[in-house]
Amino acid sequence: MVTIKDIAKESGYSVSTVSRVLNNRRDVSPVAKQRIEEIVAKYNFVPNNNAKSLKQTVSETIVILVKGTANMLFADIVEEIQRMLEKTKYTSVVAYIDETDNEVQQAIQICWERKPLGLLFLGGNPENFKQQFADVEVPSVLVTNSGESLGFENLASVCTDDIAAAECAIDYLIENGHQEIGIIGGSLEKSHTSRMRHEGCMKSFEKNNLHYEEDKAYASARFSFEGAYQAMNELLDKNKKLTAVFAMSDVMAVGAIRALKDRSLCVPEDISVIGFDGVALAEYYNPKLATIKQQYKQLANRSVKILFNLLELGMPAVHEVIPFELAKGESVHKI
Amino acid sequence: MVTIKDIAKESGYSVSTVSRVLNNRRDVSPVAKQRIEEIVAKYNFVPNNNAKSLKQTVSETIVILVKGTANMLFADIVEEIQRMLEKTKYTSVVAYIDETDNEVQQAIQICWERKPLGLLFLGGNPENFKQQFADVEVPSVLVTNSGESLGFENLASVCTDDIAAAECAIDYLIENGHQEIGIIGGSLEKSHTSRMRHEGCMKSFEKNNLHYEEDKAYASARFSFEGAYQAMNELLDKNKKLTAVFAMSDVMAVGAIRALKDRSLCVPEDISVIGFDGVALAEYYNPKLATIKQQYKQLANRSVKILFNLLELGMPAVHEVIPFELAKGESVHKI
DNA sequence: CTGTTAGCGCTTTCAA
DNA sequence: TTGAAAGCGCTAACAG
Repeated sequence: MVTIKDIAKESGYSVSTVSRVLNNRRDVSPVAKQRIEEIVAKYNFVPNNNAKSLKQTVSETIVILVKGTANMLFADIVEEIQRMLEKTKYTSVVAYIDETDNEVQQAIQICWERKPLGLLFLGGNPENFKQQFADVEVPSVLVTNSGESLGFENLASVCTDDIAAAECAIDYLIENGHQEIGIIGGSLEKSHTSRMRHEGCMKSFEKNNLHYEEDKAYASARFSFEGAYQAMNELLDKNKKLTAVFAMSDVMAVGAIRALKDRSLCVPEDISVIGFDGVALAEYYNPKLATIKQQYKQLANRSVKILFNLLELGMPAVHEVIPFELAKGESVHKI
Repeated sequence: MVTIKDIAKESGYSVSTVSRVLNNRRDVSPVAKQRIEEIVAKYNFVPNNNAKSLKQTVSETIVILVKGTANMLFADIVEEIQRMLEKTKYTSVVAYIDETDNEVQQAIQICWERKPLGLLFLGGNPENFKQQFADVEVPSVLVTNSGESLGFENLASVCTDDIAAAECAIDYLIENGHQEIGIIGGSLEKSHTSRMRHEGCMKSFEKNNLHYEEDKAYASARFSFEGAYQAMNELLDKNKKLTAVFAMSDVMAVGAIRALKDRSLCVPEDISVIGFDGVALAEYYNPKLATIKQQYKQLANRSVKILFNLLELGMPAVHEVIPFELAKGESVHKI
C-alpha cells in the first residue's frame, strides 16, 4: 500500500506539502498541487483514515448515529439528511448501532475516535442521555425524540409529539365508533417512545371516558412483522370484543393485519387498524394503512438546519416539534 | 479521555503490560492482570481503535460489506451472519456502502485501514471484482452472487442460481396459462443480478416458444416500491394485453401491485404477479406474494462456514449454489 | 509557499 | 513476567 511518504518521495516534495494538497489547503503552489495530484492519481492513493483521525483534533465530519437498521422511518430520514449534507462542505458518516446498544456510549467512543464536528442521533433513549451525555462535548441533535427535559446546552432536538400523535390516532378510532381498542407497541419498560405513545392513548381514553385496562388491551412486541403478529394474536385471545387496534408502527400494523387475516378477520370490516410513522409501506399495503404520518423530510431538514445553527452560528440548542398528519388510508372503518 | 498511558501510570505498570492485559495475552502475572483490569473498569477505559488498527498487522475482525441498506434480503442475511459470528472468537463489523459505490475499492480501503481477517460481500458487481479484486489479499466470500467465473484463489461464493430461479418464476406463470408476461427488474446495463434473472426469463420464454420483446415487456427501475410503481405503469401502457408480471424483488412486486390497484386492476384476478427473494414482507402482504424464496439462513450459514474453511483450514475457495424454493402465495391466478 | 519536527494512542519487538 | 523504545501514517505547529 502506498503512503503519503511514498507520494512525497516520488513528487520531490515533503510529506507536509502532500498533506496540504490532500486536504485542499490553499497555501500550496499550483505547481506543487498539480504534480502531487498527478502522483496521487497514478497510485490511486487513499489516505489512511486511522492515522488521519488519530492525529486530527477535529474533522469536517458529521456523524449520523442510527439506532436500529430495520427502522423504515429512520431509513427515510437518513437518506434525506445525507442528501442535504452532500450539498455542504461537511462529510457525513452513518453509523448503525444495535437497538440494544447504548447510543450515548457509542457516541462518546465515536467522538474520541473520529472527532466529528457534530452528531445526529436517530432515535435514542433519554435515560442514556441523562446518564452520560454530559461527556459528549460536540453539538448534537436528537431526532425523533425530545431532548427538552434533558437540558443539555449542546443537545437540540427535533421530533414529532408522540403523545399528541398517539392521542390523535386513538381519537380517530373513537370518532369512528370504536370502543374496544387494542394497542400494540414496544416494551413500556424499555422503549421511551412506546411510553410516550402509550401516554397519548391514555389521554384519549380518559378524555373520551373509555375504560382502559393495560393488561387486557396492551401487547408489547419487537417492532417487526413477526412481533406484531404474535402480539395481535395475544390481544385477540384476551379480548374477543376488540373492534380496533392501534399499532405503534406501520410495520407492526402490517404484522397485526396478517394475524387478523389468518383468523379470517377482515380489515377494516371486522377490525380496524391504524399504524404510526407513515412510511412508504403504509401506502403500498393492502388495505392502505391509516397511520400517523411523521414528516420525515421536515424532521431531516430541521435537524440539519438546527445542527448548523449550533455549529456555525453558536446558537443555543432548541427543541422543535414537527407537526404530524393523520393519513386515513383504508384500514379504519366506521361502526 | 483516558488513554492506555493513564492506565499505566495509575496502575504502576508500563503501557506494554497494560496492552497485554487489554489483549488477553497470557504472559502477564495474575496480579498485574487484576490490578490493571480494576483500573480499566474504574475509568471505563475503551481503547482507541484508530491507534490500534494503525499499528496492528492483523485483527480478529471479519467485515461484512453490505451493498445497499434498503435490501430486505441482505438485512435478513446480515442478521443471520452476525448471529453465527457472535458465537465465535471473531468480531464482526458491518459496513454499509452505497449501491452506486464500488464495493471492491471499499474493501481495499477497509483492508488497509482495519486489517480484517476475512471479508463477506453481500451483493456486488462481478465487473468490479474482475478489475480490482486481485488487490485484496484477504480470504473472502461473495454472497448472493457467483464468483466462479472470476477464478480468484481467495474468493469463494455462495448464491442462489438466479438464472434457474427466474426461469422457474416464468415457468410458473406460463404453467398457469399466462402468455403475455411483463418483467420489472433493475437496469440491465448496471445490475449483473438483473441480467442473470433476465437471462433466466428468456430461457423460459424460448423453451415454451413464447415470443419476447424486450422493449415491450421489460421495464427497469430502482429496487424500490416507487420505482416498480412507475415501471408497472410503463408496462401497462406498452402492453394492454398483459396478464402477468414477474418482479425481480418482492419490494418491486409490491410496488407493481399498488400500481395495478390504482388502475383498478385486481391481483391476481386481472393480473398475476410473482416476486423474488421471499422476504418476510411477501408473506405479510395482501395478497401473499408468489415469490422465489432465497434461503437466507442457508446462504448465511454456508458463507460463514466456507469463510472459516478458507481462514482456518486453508481450504480452497469453493462456489456453492443454494437451492431456491417457489412460494406460491396468492398473487398468481390460473387463466 | 515549503520543510522540519513532534507526536496522536497503540502494539510490538527486543532486552532485561 | 515486565519495560523501554520504535514506529504505524498522518496532521499540525513552527520555522524558514
